[in-house]
Amino acid sequence: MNRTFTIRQLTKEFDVTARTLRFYEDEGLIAPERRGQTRIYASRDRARIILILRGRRVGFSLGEIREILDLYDTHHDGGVTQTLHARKKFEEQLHKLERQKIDIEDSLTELKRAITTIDDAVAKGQLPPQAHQVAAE
Amino acid sequence: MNRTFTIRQLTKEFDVTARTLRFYEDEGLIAPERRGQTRIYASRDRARIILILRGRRVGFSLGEIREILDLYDTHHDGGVTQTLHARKKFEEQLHKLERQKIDIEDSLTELKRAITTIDDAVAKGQLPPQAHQVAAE
DNA sequence: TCTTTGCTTGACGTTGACGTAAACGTTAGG
DNA sequence: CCTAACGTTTACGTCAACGTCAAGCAAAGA
Repeated sequence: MNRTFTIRQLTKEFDVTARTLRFYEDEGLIAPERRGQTRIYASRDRARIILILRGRRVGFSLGEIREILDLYDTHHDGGVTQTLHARKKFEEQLHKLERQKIDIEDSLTELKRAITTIDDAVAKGQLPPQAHQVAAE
Repeated sequence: MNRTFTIRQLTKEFDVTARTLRFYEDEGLIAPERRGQTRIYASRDRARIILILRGRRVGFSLGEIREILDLYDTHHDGGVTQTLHARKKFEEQLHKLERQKIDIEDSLTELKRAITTIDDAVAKGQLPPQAHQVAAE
């Protein structure tokens, strides 16, 4: 199908501003074609945007994300050395994410503990009565 | 045991700078006692630092972290309304982290796929010969 | 006493990731 | 033909989360 997209479509789909997409272009993360002046995004660009945004959500900097995207680009046409270097980098990211996953799981159990603690207190009515409205209303 | 700690000990234990701990204090995230001028951290402060640093690693802003810490503080002595508000906030954080966990898991499978792709290519020798050194060295 | 070492408080600098505003071209509808 | 609505570039602004001095106190050892 290899569709194309306008900047407007992508901003709506991913809930980012046009400024953000242009900024990513300036930073070399995407490289949409041009019809005259206006940007025209291909499926490839869209796929990269998905990776970028997810990368951000999991805490990668744009610099790290660019590195990853470059790796995807170059480990196909690169020589053995390039490719093995890419492999190493991928594994580094992998370990970083695995550590992060543990942090998240720890946080999740702690939050759940806090919530059940609250629920127990509420159930047993172990809470001071709520302060009333201050005065004249 | 309710130990106490110096700023130096904590910087070493958690690999942060003293500047960072003082900054967190300025932001109201911790409130160590003073012996004269110098800060003297209690176990409570240390526990909060652990939460702060983990919060950072999973992508919370200091503002969000302060909110969470406040919730831990106030859902004990607060009235019913306060406490239920805290519960709601905790659940929000919970959902945010669960979404993030999914992002991380997606990223992990993608990274693993990339790595096995590389390994397959290497195993089958489907790689162009490595470019040689440029010229005079 | 002198010096070193550690702690302190400002105050300004920095970096990343955009926001915002100005000033202008382009295309579709009324 | 006019005007909206959308697009563009360029440039400066901003906010968070610290880093980096500068300048000083305070206890401890030589």
